Amino acid sequence: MPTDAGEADDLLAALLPRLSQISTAVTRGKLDERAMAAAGVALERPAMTVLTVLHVAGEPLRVGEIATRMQVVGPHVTRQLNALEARHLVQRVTDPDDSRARLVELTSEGRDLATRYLGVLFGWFTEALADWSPQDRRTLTGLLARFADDLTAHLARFAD
Amino acid sequence: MPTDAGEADDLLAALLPRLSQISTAVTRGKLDERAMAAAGVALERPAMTVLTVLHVAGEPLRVGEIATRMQVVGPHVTRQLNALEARHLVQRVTDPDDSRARLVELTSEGRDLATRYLGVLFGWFTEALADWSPQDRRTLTGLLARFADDLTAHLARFAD
DNA sequence: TATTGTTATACTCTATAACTATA
DNA sequence: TATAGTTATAGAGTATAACAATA
Repeated sequence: MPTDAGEADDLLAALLPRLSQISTAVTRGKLDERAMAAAGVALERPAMTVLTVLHVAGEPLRVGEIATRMQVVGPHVTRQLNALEARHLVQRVTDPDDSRARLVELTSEGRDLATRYLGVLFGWFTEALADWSPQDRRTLTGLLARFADDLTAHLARFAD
Repeated sequence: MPTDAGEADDLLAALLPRLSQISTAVTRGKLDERAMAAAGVALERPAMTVLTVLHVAGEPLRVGEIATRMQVVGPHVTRQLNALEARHLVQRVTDPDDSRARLVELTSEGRDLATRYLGVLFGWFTEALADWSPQDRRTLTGLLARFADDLTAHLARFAD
């Protein structure tokens, strides 16, 4: 009997709406906007993303590398950088190893801002998980990591 | 010592990138576009979403209800419906209970199309989880459901 | 000639404002 | 006068195309 397949389907049918729910809670709840407000930041969201990428990287990155990590296209990053540099949150310097390229680095002001923003976001997730046992937290993190990897690997066949 | 807090932070720090990874794999991998192509559908993505919402609902819905479920605003849905109705994928009929409102229902063609589309998407996720034990699937689904609910509840305080 | 980045432009998605019809 | 929906318009986000500079 196809019990296993049926059960797997049911579980999957339950899984997808949950992913959608999380995505909705974050995207439509405008978490990033609210976190920016809470951190006292007035910036467009993609610009904040650039700052976040640089902060997480912990080192200066090339324009193309930022675009890759943001999964967007070069010109989009350039536009954000123009705004960010005008506000002294990042700085573009020519890459000493290749003068075609530019290295983008956070200014101290940019770093502070990113730290505040991420701190707020982080705090909210921490609070949401406050009642969880360490064991459950570990299990969720582990399974979610595996799921993310399996999904990424499986969908990689679509790469052009 | 703050061992627990530190560990929780580490786990959280691991969790957020994973959510981001999944979101990226789906959004930027253009899963919906590819699923539409695979299902032989040529439709704008928001229009496909309308079809999906109606398919999942399993019954005709009012325009406002579709907007709520899509988490968008009324006029956006109207625009999609105009296109969908012109292609005979949905049909608008006046609500017999309130002639201000209209009930939107799938045509048989619209239903077939949504079925094909969802079947493709579903198949991809199923394949990605093919190697998982039923136990792990169950655990992930359960914890993810709890996480989604806790997050939603926690962020609900932002509701205006 | 290939690559890095920039400028200019266009397209997709979604929101706000103003309006119509019915309750 | 409140509500359901529509039309018209505007804005945010990202892409494509054409170009400049360096490798």
